[in-house]
Formats: sequence, C-alpha cells, structure tokens
Amino acid sequence: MPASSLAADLVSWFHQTGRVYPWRQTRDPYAILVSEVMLQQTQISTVLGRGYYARWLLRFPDFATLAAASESDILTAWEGLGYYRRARNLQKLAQVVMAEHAGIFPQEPAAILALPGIGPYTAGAISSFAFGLNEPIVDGNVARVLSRLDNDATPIDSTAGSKRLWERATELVRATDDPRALNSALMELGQTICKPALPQCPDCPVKKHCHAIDPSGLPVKSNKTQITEVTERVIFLQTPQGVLLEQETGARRTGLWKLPALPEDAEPTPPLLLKTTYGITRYKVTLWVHEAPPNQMHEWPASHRLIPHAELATTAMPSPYRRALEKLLKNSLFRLES
DNA sequence: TACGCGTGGTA
DNA sequence: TTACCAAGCGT
Repeated sequence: MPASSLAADLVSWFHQTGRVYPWRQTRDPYAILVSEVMLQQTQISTVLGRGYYARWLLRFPDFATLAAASESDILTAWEGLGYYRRARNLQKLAQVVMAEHAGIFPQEPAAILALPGIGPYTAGAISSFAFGLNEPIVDGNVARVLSRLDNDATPIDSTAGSKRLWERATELVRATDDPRALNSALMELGQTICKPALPQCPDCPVKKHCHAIDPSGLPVKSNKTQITEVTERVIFLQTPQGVLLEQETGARRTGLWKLPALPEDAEPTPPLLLKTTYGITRYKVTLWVHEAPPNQMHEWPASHRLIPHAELATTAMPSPYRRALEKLLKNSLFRLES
C-alpha cells in the first residue's frame, strides 16, 4: 500500500479526533518553539496542568523579552521542569534571533536546526507546525508507531534504526499536503492508541496498514543504562536572617540553589534531621540532611548565601531540595511552637 | 557514539 | 516500592 494512503488515513483521523492544545491554536513560531522545548522528554500534563506554558508566555511573551531576562527569572520560571539547560538554551536562542536574525525567527529548516537547543525533532516540529513545511519529525511516539507499522525490530536508538525512522517519516510527510496534521497525527496516535504498553489496536485508525505481529514487543531498544546508588550529605542551617543555601556551579543544575554540602572534615558527623531518596538520570540518590556543624555558623564559602525566608519561593531550586526544605521548615516551625 | 541531563506519572 | 517512561539535545 502506498505511503499516500497511510498518510491520508492519519490526516483524516487527526482532523476527526485530534486534541486541542494551546500550541495547536497558533502559528506564532515563538509560542510553538516554547511548547516544543518544554515538551522535550516531558509530559503534556506536566507542561499544561502545572501552568508552565501559560506562565512562561505571560512572563516572556516574545524573543525580545526573553533575550533580556535575568538568568534567575528564567530558572525560577523553569523550576520543576528539569533539564535546566533547555531554559538556558532557549534564552541563548532568543539572543541569537535578536542579534543575527533581526528579531525574526528563521524559516529555513537548516537555519532553525542551527539554533541553540534545537535538534532534528524540534526543527521539524517548528518547520511543520509554524510554517507548514513538509519536514519530518521523529520523537519517541513516532518511533514506536513507525516500528510497529513496519514490524521493524531494528533498535530505535541505533544508527541504522534512527536512519530508517527518519526516512520513513520523510516519506510520509512528503505524501500529504497537510504536514501539520500528519506530524500531529503520528505523535497523537502514539500517545492515545499506539501506547507503549497495551496498545489499543482494535481502535487504531491505521490498523489496515499495520504489520506488527506482537506490538507490545516493539519498539526494540538496545541502550539500557544501569542505576548507580550514591549518597549525598547536606546541612540545614537556619537563622532569623534566612536559610543557608549553596549555588551549583558544575555541569549539573548550574545556577540553581541547593542545601549546602556537609563539609568532608565535619567531625563528628552532626545529628541527622532528615533522610530521603530521589532519582536523577542514572543515579539513585540517598539524601541525608544534617544539622550544621558549629564552625559553619559564621563562615562559609563564596558559593553560599543566607537566603531570606521571603525569597525562598522565587529562588530556583531542584525539586528534591525544594521538597526537603519544605519538610525541614515545617519541622522547625513545629518545634518552635511546641 | 554513548552518555549526561530532571522530574512526575504510572503499573 | 521499584522501574520504566515521556513532544531530545549537546558533547
């Protein structure tokens, strides 16, 4: 069966049942760009349900505003979404658009791809959704849908698998005059029908095109990263002037504030206040929060600051520390009152 | 090329 | 509770 028949069925299905999202009701490249970057490896319910998208557009409505914003405002607006480099790159991109494209988002796919934080998926998404170009997209959903349609067990994270997926997506998007609907349909099919577990094959609008023998066994992935357990010891120091926090400077979560590390030479180990665990990428972290050692009361490094209680809410902080801090503050209040 | 980068939802 | 997953990108 020709690609045009499959493409036509996908487009038709999307026009009948496609969901309405804010970024589908605009062709403003900036608004579409923000949605695509927020949605990288992040679920729609997080971006929409917790208000990130609307809040961002209100606070940074265009490239000029975003380009001129402060880093702390950007990180605070992004707090809780994770992958904070996305927010930094989004601002870099805005600055490039202002400086090198006269404030106008470029329409050439190659020029879009060259912008910071824009890879093949996002370039294709903006090209098709904002500009109506017949450019392909392959994300996790599309990879799953195409692997199953073709009953293709080539690992989707291999070079050969990726090449094949992009070729197939290109073939499909070139076989329609409605690339917006075609690309949207591929992703939405993956979200709603062709799901990772328990695909709803009887409800599938393109089942007559599908060659999958055992859909739940597809797609195949080769890359399995294993989890490493690590321990992290930090301190909680509170004074009437505020809470002592440390600003991250390494590659990870740069610019965000956290509970300060317990000095290695702290002897004896101060009493434990809280123990919790959280996952970050390939690590399972056990977080121990201790009282501050006595010598921490008056001297601390330049990376540390006493943050006033009133500023804590707008101080960008990774979620695990935010949760721990809330518990610690609640406990200390309880102790003060009792 | 393989790995590092966050977080919240879900089975 | 644990493990996996979700509109990827940069190095």
